Amino acid sequence: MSENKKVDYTEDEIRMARYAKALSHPARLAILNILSTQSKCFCGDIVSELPLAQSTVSQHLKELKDSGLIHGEIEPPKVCYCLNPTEWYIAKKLFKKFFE
Amino acid sequence: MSENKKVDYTEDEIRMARYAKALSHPARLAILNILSTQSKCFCGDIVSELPLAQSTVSQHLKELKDSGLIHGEIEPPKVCYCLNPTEWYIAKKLFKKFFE
DNA sequence: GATATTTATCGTAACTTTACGATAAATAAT
DNA sequence: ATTATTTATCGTAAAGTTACGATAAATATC
Repeated sequence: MSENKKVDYTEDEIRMARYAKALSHPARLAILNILSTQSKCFCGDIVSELPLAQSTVSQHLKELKDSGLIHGEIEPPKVCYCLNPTEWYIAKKLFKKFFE
Repeated sequence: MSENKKVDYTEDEIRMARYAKALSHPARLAILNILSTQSKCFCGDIVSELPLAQSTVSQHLKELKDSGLIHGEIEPPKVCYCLNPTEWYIAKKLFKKFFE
Protein backbone atom coordinates (compact mmCIF):
# COMPACT_ATOMS: atom_id res chain seq x y z
CA MET A 1 0.00 0.00 0.00
CA SER A 2 1.22 3.43 -0.90
CA GLU A 3 2.04 5.83 1.89
CA ASN A 4 0.05 8.94 1.32
CA LYS A 5 1.37 11.59 3.65
CA LYS A 6 -1.91 13.24 4.38
CA VAL A 7 -1.14 15.65 7.12
CA ASP A 8 -3.62 17.42 9.32
CA TYR A 9 -4.36 21.10 9.20
CA THR A 10 -2.12 23.53 11.05
CA GLU A 11 -3.21 25.38 14.17
CA ASP A 12 -3.28 28.61 12.19
CA GLU A 13 -5.51 27.10 9.51
CA ILE A 14 -7.96 25.84 12.11
CA ARG A 15 -8.01 29.11 14.01
CA MET A 16 -8.27 31.29 10.93
CA ALA A 17 -11.07 29.11 9.55
CA ARG A 18 -12.97 29.76 12.79
CA TYR A 19 -12.58 33.50 12.40
CA ALA A 20 -13.46 33.37 8.70
CA LYS A 21 -16.62 31.47 9.55
CA ALA A 22 -17.59 34.20 11.99
CA LEU A 23 -17.04 36.74 9.19
CA SER A 24 -18.93 34.73 6.58
CA HIS A 25 -22.31 36.43 6.94
CA PRO A 26 -23.08 40.06 6.01
CA ALA A 27 -25.08 40.55 9.21
CA ARG A 28 -22.09 39.60 11.34
CA LEU A 29 -19.79 41.86 9.33
CA ALA A 30 -22.30 44.67 9.80
CA ILE A 31 -22.33 44.05 13.56
CA LEU A 32 -18.54 44.10 13.72
CA ASN A 33 -18.44 47.27 11.63
CA ILE A 34 -20.83 48.93 14.08
CA LEU A 35 -18.76 47.81 17.06
CA SER A 36 -15.47 48.90 15.51
CA THR A 37 -16.76 52.44 14.98
CA GLN A 38 -18.70 52.81 18.23
CA SER A 39 -16.48 50.71 20.53
CA LYS A 40 -19.51 49.90 22.68
CA CYS A 41 -23.09 49.27 21.69
CA PHE A 42 -26.28 47.98 23.27
CA CYS A 43 -27.83 44.90 21.77
CA GLY A 44 -31.04 46.79 21.01
CA ASP A 45 -29.19 49.38 18.95
CA ILE A 46 -27.63 46.65 16.87
CA VAL A 47 -31.02 45.01 16.35
CA SER A 48 -32.52 48.25 15.08
CA GLU A 49 -29.74 48.70 12.52
CA LEU A 50 -30.21 45.29 10.94
CA PRO A 51 -33.01 43.97 8.73
CA LEU A 52 -33.51 40.93 10.95
CA ALA A 53 -35.66 39.79 13.84
CA GLN A 54 -34.32 40.30 17.37
CA SER A 55 -33.91 36.58 17.90
CA THR A 56 -31.88 36.23 14.72
CA VAL A 57 -29.58 39.07 15.69
CA SER A 58 -29.14 37.50 19.11
CA GLN A 59 -28.12 34.28 17.38
CA HIS A 60 -25.52 36.11 15.27
CA LEU A 61 -24.21 37.84 18.39
CA LYS A 62 -23.84 34.46 20.05
CA GLU A 63 -21.81 33.17 17.13
CA LEU A 64 -19.55 36.20 17.29
CA LYS A 65 -19.14 35.68 21.03
CA ASP A 66 -18.33 32.00 20.44
CA SER A 67 -15.66 32.97 17.91
CA GLY A 68 -14.11 35.15 20.59
CA LEU A 69 -14.23 38.30 18.48
CA ILE A 70 -16.70 40.10 20.74
CA HIS A 71 -18.02 39.91 24.25
CA GLY A 72 -21.04 41.33 26.03
CA GLU A 73 -21.51 42.80 29.47
CA ILE A 74 -24.83 42.93 31.23
CA GLU A 75 -25.96 46.42 32.23
CA PRO A 76 -29.47 45.61 33.34
CA PRO A 77 -31.77 45.47 31.63
CA LYS A 78 -29.54 45.91 28.58
CA VAL A 79 -26.46 44.15 27.30
CA CYS A 80 -23.50 46.13 26.04
CA TYR A 81 -21.36 44.52 23.36
CA CYS A 82 -17.83 45.37 22.32
CA LEU A 83 -14.94 43.93 20.34
CA ASN A 84 -12.45 41.69 22.11
CA PRO A 85 -9.19 43.46 21.24
CA THR A 86 -6.97 40.46 21.90
CA GLU A 87 -8.79 38.10 19.55
CA TRP A 88 -9.33 40.90 17.05
CA TYR A 89 -5.58 41.43 16.91
CA ILE A 90 -4.88 37.73 16.49
CA ALA A 91 -7.40 37.55 13.64
CA LYS A 92 -5.96 40.64 12.02
CA LYS A 93 -2.46 39.17 12.11
CA LEU A 94 -3.61 35.81 10.75
CA PHE A 95 -5.43 37.36 7.80
CA LYS A 96 -2.58 39.74 7.09
CA LYS A 97 -0.07 36.92 7.06
CA PHE A 98 -2.37 34.80 4.93
CA PHE A 99 -2.66 37.42 2.20
CA GLU A 100 1.11 38.06 2.45
CA MET B 1 -46.32 52.41 12.94
CA SER B 2 -42.77 53.18 13.87
CA GLU B 3 -40.25 53.65 11.10
CA ASN B 4 -37.41 51.33 11.75
CA LYS B 5 -34.65 52.27 9.38
CA LYS B 6 -33.41 48.80 8.73
CA VAL B 7 -30.98 49.21 5.93
CA ASP B 8 -29.57 46.50 3.76
CA TYR B 9 -26.00 45.32 3.81
CA THR B 10 -23.35 47.22 1.87
CA GLU B 11 -21.74 45.86 -1.28
CA ASP B 12 -18.49 45.45 0.64
CA GLU B 13 -20.18 43.48 3.39
CA ILE B 14 -21.78 41.14 0.87
CA ARG B 15 -18.58 40.65 -1.10
CA MET B 16 -16.38 40.20 1.94
CA ALA B 17 -18.85 37.70 3.42
CA ARG B 18 -18.51 35.67 0.21
CA TYR B 19 -14.72 35.64 0.51
CA ALA B 20 -14.88 34.86 4.22
CA LYS B 21 -17.14 31.92 3.47
CA ALA B 22 -14.59 30.59 0.99
CA LEU B 23 -11.95 30.90 3.73
CA SER B 24 -14.10 29.33 6.43
CA HIS B 25 -12.84 25.75 6.12
CA PRO B 26 -9.31 24.58 7.03
CA ALA B 27 -9.11 22.46 3.86
CA ARG B 28 -9.73 25.50 1.67
CA LEU B 29 -7.18 27.56 3.60
CA ALA B 30 -4.70 24.72 3.15
CA ILE B 31 -5.37 24.68 -0.60
CA LEU B 32 -4.89 28.44 -0.85
CA ASN B 33 -1.69 28.20 1.20
CA ILE B 34 -0.37 25.59 -1.21
CA LEU B 35 -1.28 27.71 -4.23
CA SER B 36 0.20 30.87 -2.77
CA THR B 37 3.57 29.21 -2.25
CA GLN B 38 3.66 27.16 -5.44
CA SER B 39 1.80 29.52 -7.78
CA LYS B 40 0.62 26.56 -9.84
CA CYS B 41 -0.41 23.10 -8.75
CA PHE B 42 -2.09 20.05 -10.21
CA CYS B 43 -5.31 18.92 -8.65
CA GLY B 44 -3.78 15.53 -7.83
CA ASP B 45 -0.97 17.11 -5.84
CA ILE B 46 -3.46 19.03 -3.77
CA VAL B 47 -5.48 15.87 -3.16
CA SER B 48 -2.42 14.04 -1.87
CA GLU B 49 -1.63 16.81 0.60
CA LEU B 50 -5.03 16.78 2.22
CA PRO B 51 -6.64 14.21 4.53
CA LEU B 52 -9.76 14.02 2.36
CA ALA B 53 -11.19 11.94 -0.47
CA GLN B 54 -10.57 13.11 -4.02
CA SER B 55 -14.22 13.95 -4.54
CA THR B 56 -14.30 16.08 -1.41
CA VAL B 57 -11.22 18.02 -2.47
CA SER B 58 -12.79 18.54 -5.88
CA GLN B 59 -15.82 19.99 -4.15
CA HIS B 60 -13.67 22.40 -2.12
CA LEU B 61 -11.84 23.42 -5.29
CA LYS B 62 -15.18 24.14 -6.92
CA GLU B 63 -16.18 26.39 -4.04
CA LEU B 64 -12.91 28.27 -4.30
CA LYS B 65 -13.45 28.64 -8.03
CA ASP B 66 -16.98 29.90 -7.43
CA SER B 67 -15.68 32.49 -4.97
CA GLY B 68 -13.36 33.72 -7.71
CA LEU B 69 -10.22 33.29 -5.64
CA ILE B 70 -8.75 30.56 -7.86
CA HIS B 71 -9.14 29.17 -11.32
CA GLY B 72 -8.11 25.96 -13.03
CA GLU B 73 -6.75 25.24 -16.46
CA ILE B 74 -7.02 21.87 -18.15
CA GLU B 75 -3.70 20.33 -19.13
CA PRO B 76 -4.89 16.90 -20.17
CA PRO B 77 -5.30 14.70 -18.39
CA LYS B 78 -4.57 16.92 -15.42
CA VAL B 79 -5.96 20.22 -14.20
CA CYS B 80 -3.63 22.96 -13.04
CA TYR B 81 -4.94 25.35 -10.40
CA CYS B 82 -3.67 28.79 -9.47
CA LEU B 83 -4.73 31.86 -7.56
CA ASN B 84 -6.69 34.57 -9.35
CA PRO B 85 -4.54 37.64 -8.57
CA THR B 86 -7.30 40.17 -9.25
CA GLU B 87 -9.80 38.68 -6.82
CA TRP B 88 -7.04 37.89 -4.35
CA TYR B 89 -6.09 41.56 -4.30
CA ILE B 90 -9.69 42.68 -3.84
CA ALA B 91 -10.10 40.26 -0.94
CA LYS B 92 -6.84 41.37 0.61
CA LYS B 93 -7.90 45.01 0.47
CA LEU B 94 -11.34 44.29 1.91
CA PHE B 95 -9.94 42.36 4.87
CA LYS B 96 -7.23 44.93 5.48
CA LYS B 97 -9.75 47.76 5.51
CA PHE B 98 -12.06 45.76 7.73
CA PHE B 99 -9.43 45.23 10.42
CA GLU B 100 -8.38 48.90 10.07
C1' DG C 1 -46.97 42.67 43.45
C1' DA C 2 -48.05 43.80 38.54
C1' DT C 3 -46.25 45.62 34.31
C1' DA C 4 -42.89 46.98 30.95
C1' DT C 5 -38.36 46.49 28.85
C1' DT C 6 -34.65 44.01 27.18
C1' DT C 7 -32.27 40.01 25.68
C1' DA C 8 -31.44 34.90 25.41
C1' DT C 9 -33.21 30.59 24.40
C1' DC C 10 -36.47 27.09 22.48
C1' DG C 11 -38.85 24.96 18.78
C1' DT C 12 -38.93 24.42 14.14
C1' DA C 13 -38.82 24.75 8.97
C1' DA C 14 -36.08 25.30 4.92
C1' DC C 15 -31.79 25.19 3.14
C1' DT C 16 -26.70 24.50 2.87
C1' DT C 17 -22.38 22.18 3.91
C1' DT C 18 -19.40 18.44 4.37
C1' DA C 19 -18.09 14.05 3.63
C1' DC C 20 -17.91 9.68 1.06
C1' DG C 21 -18.13 6.09 -2.72
C1' DA C 22 -19.49 5.25 -7.33
C1' DT C 23 -19.49 6.64 -11.83
C1' DA C 24 -18.80 9.40 -16.00
C1' DA C 25 -15.86 11.95 -19.16
C1' DA C 26 -11.68 13.02 -21.32
C1' DT C 27 -7.35 11.92 -22.75
C1' DA C 28 -2.94 9.14 -23.01
C1' DA C 29 -0.54 4.85 -23.50
C1' DT C 30 -0.32 0.08 -24.80
C1' DA D 1 -9.65 -0.96 -29.37
C1' DT D 2 -8.49 -1.60 -24.55
C1' DT D 3 -6.68 0.05 -20.47
C1' DA D 4 -4.98 3.39 -17.22
C1' DT D 5 -4.96 8.05 -15.34
C1' DT D 6 -7.03 12.07 -13.83
C1' DT D 7 -10.73 14.94 -12.41
C1' DA D 8 -15.69 16.37 -12.13
C1' DT D 9 -20.16 15.14 -11.03
C1' DC D 10 -24.00 12.39 -8.96
C1' DG D 11 -26.38 10.41 -5.18
C1' DT D 12 -26.82 10.55 -0.51
C1' DA D 13 -26.44 10.74 4.62
C1' DA D 14 -25.42 13.45 8.56
C1' DA D 15 -24.77 17.68 10.49
C1' DG D 16 -24.89 22.65 10.53
C1' DT D 17 -26.89 27.35 9.30
C1' DT D 18 -30.29 30.79 8.97
C1' DA D 19 -34.47 32.60 9.76
C1' DC D 20 -38.73 33.36 12.45
C1' DG D 21 -42.22 33.64 16.33
C1' DA D 22 -43.06 32.39 20.99
C1' DT D 23 -41.53 32.23 25.42
C1' DA D 24 -38.57 32.62 29.49
C1' DA D 25 -35.54 35.24 32.54
C1' DA D 26 -33.93 39.26 34.66
C1' DT D 27 -34.45 43.65 36.16
C1' DA D 28 -36.65 48.27 36.52
C1' DT D 29 -40.81 51.07 37.28
C1' DC D 30 -45.35 51.94 38.70
